[in-house]
Amino acid sequence: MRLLLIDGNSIINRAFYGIKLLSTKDGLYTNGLYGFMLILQKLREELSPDGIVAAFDLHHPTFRHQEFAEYKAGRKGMPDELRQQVPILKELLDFLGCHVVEKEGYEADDILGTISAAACRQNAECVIATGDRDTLQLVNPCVTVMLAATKFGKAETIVYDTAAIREKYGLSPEQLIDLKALMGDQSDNIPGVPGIGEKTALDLMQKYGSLDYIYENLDSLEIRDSLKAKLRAGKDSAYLSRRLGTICCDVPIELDVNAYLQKPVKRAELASLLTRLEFFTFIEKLGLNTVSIEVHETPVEDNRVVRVEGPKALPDVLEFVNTRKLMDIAVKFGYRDITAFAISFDGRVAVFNSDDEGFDEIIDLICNTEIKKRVSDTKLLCSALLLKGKRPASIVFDAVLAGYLLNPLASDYSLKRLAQEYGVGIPKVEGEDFGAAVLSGVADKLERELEEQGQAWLLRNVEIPLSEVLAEMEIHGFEVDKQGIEEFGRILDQRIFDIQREVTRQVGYDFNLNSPKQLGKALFEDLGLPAKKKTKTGYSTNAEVLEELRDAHPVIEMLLDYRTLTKLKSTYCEGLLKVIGRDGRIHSSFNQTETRTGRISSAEPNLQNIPVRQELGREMRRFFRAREGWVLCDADYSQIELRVLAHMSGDKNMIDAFNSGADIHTSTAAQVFGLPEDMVTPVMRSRAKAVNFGIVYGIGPHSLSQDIKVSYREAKHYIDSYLAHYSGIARFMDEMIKSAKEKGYSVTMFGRRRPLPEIRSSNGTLRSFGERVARNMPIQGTAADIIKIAMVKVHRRLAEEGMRARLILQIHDELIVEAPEDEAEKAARILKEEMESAADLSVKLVADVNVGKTWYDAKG
DNA sequence: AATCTCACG
DNA sequence: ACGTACGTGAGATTA
Repeated sequence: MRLLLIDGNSIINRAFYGIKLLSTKDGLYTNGLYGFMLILQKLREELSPDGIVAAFDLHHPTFRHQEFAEYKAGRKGMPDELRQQVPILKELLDFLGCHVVEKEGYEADDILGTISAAACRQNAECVIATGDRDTLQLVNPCVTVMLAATKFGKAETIVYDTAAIREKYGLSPEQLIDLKALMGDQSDNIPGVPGIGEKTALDLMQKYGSLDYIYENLDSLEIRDSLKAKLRAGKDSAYLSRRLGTICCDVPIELDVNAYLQKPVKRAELASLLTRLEFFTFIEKLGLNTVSIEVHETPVEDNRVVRVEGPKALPDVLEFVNTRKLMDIAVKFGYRDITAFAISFDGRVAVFNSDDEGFDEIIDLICNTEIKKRVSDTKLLCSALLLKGKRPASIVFDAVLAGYLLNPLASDYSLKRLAQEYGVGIPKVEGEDFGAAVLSGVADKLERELEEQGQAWLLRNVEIPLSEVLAEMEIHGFEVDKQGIEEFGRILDQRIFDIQREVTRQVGYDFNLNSPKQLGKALFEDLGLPAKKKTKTGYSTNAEVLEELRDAHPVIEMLLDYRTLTKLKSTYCEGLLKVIGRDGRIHSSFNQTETRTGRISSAEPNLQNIPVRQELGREMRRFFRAREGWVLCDADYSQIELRVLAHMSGDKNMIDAFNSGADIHTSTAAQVFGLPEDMVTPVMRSRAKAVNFGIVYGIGPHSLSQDIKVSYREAKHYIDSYLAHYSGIARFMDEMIKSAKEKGYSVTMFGRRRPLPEIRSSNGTLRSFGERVARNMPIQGTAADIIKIAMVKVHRRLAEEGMRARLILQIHDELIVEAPEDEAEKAARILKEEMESAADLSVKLVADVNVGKTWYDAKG
């Protein structure tokens, strides 16, 4: 028989600090609980105990021992974010069939000590899980301790039995009590003997064996007189420390081990709690998916879905669809093809495989009727249909996009997950296809939520139509000059090789320049250069650090060049060459549910970070070109984020600045420095520009001073003076923080939300991060909304005008259209018109368009 | 898998 | 005393 004893306070503490702050939709923190569950799962698998006991500290307001009260007072209380998780943990453990034991006036380890001692007497084996080293004193032949430790920032468990303790300390477990009585413990406020540290204490214990022996024979011990004097003076403190450090093993609690055997799991309660905590992976791991969850839309009994097959299927579907004008469609995909549709209607599901009768009729319904369709991944559906030369019509709901709008912080928008998260009953389906059956429930629920949150418009008019645009962009791709890239790579290679050789010569030995570790050693140890900054694993060698060392040694300049060249070579030459399709074009994936602000992202490859800022890198853009006989039209918004800021804040000064048509950074410089615009110098303009950018990011004086390399004081002065002149912006920023704090989320002009649990944190660093995000998200997010709207408008116009020109890329504030030469002028005009009219702001939206054969040429 | 570095808006 | 700008994706090294 084996019991697992857990120090609940200690383990949830470890879990809390080891896992980044998590919270549920309604702001309940869960990271400690989550970590605890992970640890518990692991322990269970490793040990398969017959029973689990979790002990918790419980102090009575009046302590029995005065000394105990004093000692307790020195400890820091737990933060609120953790405190609120403890009662839930106890509930959770109870549902899991574990025993929660606590006793007034005792700490968790007293309970563990008492139970483990009792268990030993009854010949049961105990494993104690804790993060507290003190517990090691409880080890004996039938008790082992699994100590959760952090080594180099990583979680680690060390198993201690008697032999392991002997090996580490050269002492028996009981002797550890005396050891601590001598050396004390800062964190526990145990004084020990003043002047005696770990080294001396260990030495004394190994030589003499016990505190009693030391004090009984103090005069005859062979130690220095000064040490004897310290011991003599600290005698009372030592014995007090021993009392404090001894775990109590006679707490008045249940002592029969059989009482601690595993209880039955309370499945329903457990499932409901785990749902509330949004711990969906655990629900699955514990096999709880099948039980009814409290928040059912419909009772489980009514949740059976009948599968319709055979010749009746199509007529049944048609009848429903034509009367209700609504069609819920789940799509099954093969490699890039649709292999089946499942239509949910009236509590029934009909499945049409690609070779079934009715499959083509379904496609016809999807593409050629006004029937409203609710689906789950519009972009994927569009891609598959576009390859057949078709496109869907009248999609009114998309579960993935709805899930993203409701919570852009999530990472999984599968139907299964959405059903769990939003408490939609999971229907029982006879066949394998449950997608369609869940879709109807999820759609009903999420449509309502979006409506309540004012995000329905975004879904219908922005995200869903955008999905189709993105699908087309992915299929269309961007032609590249393969030979050109290869040749460029060879030139880079030559230069990289030369630098490598020269650096080896200068440093005196060969090493891997790509390894920050080896480079750090070479620069800061072997060359003796001053190390400015450190990362958590060693010296920092980033460009900022190297830049400061530029004059200190000739290799620095070479290293900076090396970094630039290898980045171009590996990420851009090799990386891009790898993904050129058989059609000579690069087909990036545009992710619509990735970012927390509403931007889209580009991956495999990322075409949103092709070099432009430095000339050599910019050359890469010559390899991105229009196909034969076509050109690229590149349009980018001028200062869209600052214009959005001007509009949203309503700041009169900034609105006037934009409407006067002046250069905004010059105008800002004039405001901040109190000069007429024609007296603003280039340095002043560039500083004003940095402040303008910084304001959008929720800047502080420290980071601004780093960025533009001025003193902290000066940076602070710039910001203060900026906010004084643009007082509307100052008010706006305060309002954004206040509102995010109240509501728990930030919101854009168009209603897009980002939950911000951080902003209510008691952790200062985390909270200020939340505040910066609260200032930034409404601006970045609104700009993202606007360009998405523009994309839909541009796409629509090009189609309406019957043009062959197509959007092929978006880079946050920039759109690229590939157009036949004879359409170029018109495409450029459409781009400008649609982008500038995408939103109605109190400042003009301006888009600058350029046309060229390559991206390099088309980028003004 | 995590870390460091660096490309973009 | 610490850490200090928002949002991404990718490659190389290291553990």
